[in-house]
Amino acid sequence: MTQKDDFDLREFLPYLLNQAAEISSQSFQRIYKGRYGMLRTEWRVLFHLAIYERMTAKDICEKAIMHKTKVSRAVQRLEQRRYLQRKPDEKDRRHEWLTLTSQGRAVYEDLRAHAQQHDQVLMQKLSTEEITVLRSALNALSQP
Amino acid sequence: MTQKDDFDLREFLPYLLNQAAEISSQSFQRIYKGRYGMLRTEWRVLFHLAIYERMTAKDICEKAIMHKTKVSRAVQRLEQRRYLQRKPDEKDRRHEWLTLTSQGRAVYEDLRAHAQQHDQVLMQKLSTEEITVLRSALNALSQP
DNA sequence: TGGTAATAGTTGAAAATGTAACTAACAACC
DNA sequence: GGTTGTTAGTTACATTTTCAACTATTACCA
Repeated sequence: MTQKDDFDLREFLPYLLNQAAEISSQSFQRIYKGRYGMLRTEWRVLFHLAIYERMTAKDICEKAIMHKTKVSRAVQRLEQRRYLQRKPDEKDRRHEWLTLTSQGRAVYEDLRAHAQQHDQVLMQKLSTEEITVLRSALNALSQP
Repeated sequence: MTQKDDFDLREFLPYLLNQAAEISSQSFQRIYKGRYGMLRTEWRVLFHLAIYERMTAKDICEKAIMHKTKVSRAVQRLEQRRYLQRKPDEKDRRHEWLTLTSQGRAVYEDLRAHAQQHDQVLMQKLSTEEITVLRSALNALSQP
C-alpha cells in the first residue's frame, strides 16, 4: 500500500476539509447527541435561534446554508421537545417567527459552554497564526 | 434578526469547517454524480485505490476514516460497475485485496482532472500563504 | 486439540437525508 | 375580481447512512 500517483488526496481541499470537519465534529457530537439526543441539524438551528433571537425558517436556511426541508424537520423536533415556539407573522401568515423557550435557552447555554471548551481543545492543535488564517480562509471558502 | 449573544458561530471551528466542506464539495459532487452517478463514499474509495493501488477494505477505512459498512457498500457498487476487482488473500482469507480495473482507472483519471481543476478554482479565493497554512492546519485537525 | 476471543467483511432494519410534489398565503397583472 | 405567478413551509417517497447483529476465518491459549 504505497503511494503511486502524483496526485495527493491530502492536498485536495474538499477532501481535506471534509476530513477535518468530520473528525473535529465527533467529540462535540457525542455531547449534543449524548446529553439531548440531538442531531447536527438541530443544534445548528438551536444555536442560530439563540444568537439571533428571532428568525423565520427561511432566515435560518440562508444563514446556515441548510436546505429548507432539513430546517423544517429540525424545527419540528425542537418544537416537540419544547425548545422553541412558533408564532405566525400577523402581516404575512406565510412566515412563522421562531424563538427559543427558556428550556431551549438553557439547553443552548449548556451546549455553548461545551462548544467553547471543545473549540479550545481543537485550537491547541494549532498555532495562533494558524487559527487566524484558518478562520478567514474557511470563511472565504464558505461563500458560495 | 440582530446578533445578541457574545458567542459567535463564525468562530466555532466544527461549524466553520462543516460549512466550508459542504460548500466546496458541491461543485465537485455535480461532476462525479452527474458523469458517473457516483456517491461521495464511492469516489473516495476509488481515489484511494488509484493512489495506493492495492488495499483491503480495512485499509481504506483507516486511511479515509470511513465506517466499514460505508466502505463495504461503496466497494459493492464499484464492483458492480466493473471499476474494481476483489481477490481474497491466500494466506488469510478474511482479507480481500482490492484493485481498480482499467475501466476504474480511466474513470479516476477523468475525475482527477476535474478535481484538480476544481481545486484551482477554490484556491483562487485564497492567497498563497493562506493555502499553505490552511492545508497544514487541516491536516493537523484531521489527526484524531 | 478444543474452546474462546478477535478480526474482516456483510446484511437487515431503523434513522436521516435528498428530491420533488404539494398546500397555503400573498402579489401582480389584466 | 379573477387568473397566474411567487414564496414559506410541509409532506411523501426514494436513496443513503447508521447501528447492531451476523458469518466466516484466524489467533490465542489452557
